Amino acid sequence: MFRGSFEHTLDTKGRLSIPARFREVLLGKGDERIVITNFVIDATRCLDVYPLDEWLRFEEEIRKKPKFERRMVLFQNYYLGGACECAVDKHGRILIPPLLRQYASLKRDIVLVSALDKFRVWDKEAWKKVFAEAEEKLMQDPDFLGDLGL
Amino acid sequence: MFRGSFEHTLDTKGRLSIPARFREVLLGKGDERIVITNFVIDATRCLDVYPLDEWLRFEEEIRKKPKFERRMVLFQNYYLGGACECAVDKHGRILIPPLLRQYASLKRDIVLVSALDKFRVWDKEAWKKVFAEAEEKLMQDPDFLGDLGL
DNA sequence: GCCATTAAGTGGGATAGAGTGGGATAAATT
DNA sequence: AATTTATCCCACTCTATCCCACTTAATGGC
Repeated sequence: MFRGSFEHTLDTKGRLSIPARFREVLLGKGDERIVITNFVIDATRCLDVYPLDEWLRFEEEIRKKPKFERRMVLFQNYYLGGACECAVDKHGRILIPPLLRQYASLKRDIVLVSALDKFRVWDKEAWKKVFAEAEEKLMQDPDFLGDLGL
Repeated sequence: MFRGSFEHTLDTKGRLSIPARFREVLLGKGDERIVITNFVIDATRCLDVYPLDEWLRFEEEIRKKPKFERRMVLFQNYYLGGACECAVDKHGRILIPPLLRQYASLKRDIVLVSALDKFRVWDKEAWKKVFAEAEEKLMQDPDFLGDLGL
């Protein structure tokens, strides 16, 4: 399980260090391969990163759904179409493919944010905005937390 | 069950002593690992600290909910995204990750406050303010406790 | 009550490892 | 063949972690 947020930097070659804490999770699976794809929250773009086994599980879920339902086709185009398998290098870095780098407008400062079985990659400024909005909304709707048994 | 409030100090390296009383609770569980994440009460930021087993229970509840439901995504970003697992060192201290330290604007003087199965970490000034406000509301509204069914 | 002993909280040096940057080589593209 | 892109390797910096030492507060026996 991934946990925590980490600020890292994308170097000029487009490489990004996976936080050591996240890499431990991958090592635990015995397979360091990951799948990266595009995602968007609150009209702000980011990247979703899955360990390979989680991604395969997710693909299986998709496979069970009706193939030609319109919204499913759209979703598959978007989410599956952007997916790219990457290997982690010896120093624990991945090379973010140029298209995905552009998509999420990743500049130098990056934030990696855990989300249970996967994690997300954000441009720092974009993340600050999304985080602030989430904090704001949750403060205004305290019952939401109550519903979860908090 | 955690009980009581304790004033401690954050050293220059960002380390914070867990009160011995709190550590006894963790020892009782046979696992000293904890999870820290961001939280906010009355527009004032603090940190939530869970024993690992309590946190895992909480994660399981979250996992049962629909992954891509809007409010759930916001909540995951905010509360799960900030969550970081920390080990308690030999002298009963934890290293508060820089991002969380910033988030709760922790300076030197810290207050650790029990909250049943978890506890909270506040900057001292922030805590004084939140505490005073809570007291104020209780004084102004004598039915407050009655309305809660207590 | 008073002193001795232990434990709790704090501070700082040393070390190993994480994160980052850049050059060199290999692979792919044109 | 030439240019670009990815991979491998080495080097530097910074921080988390480990270890030891000091201070103060709590505990126990006389």
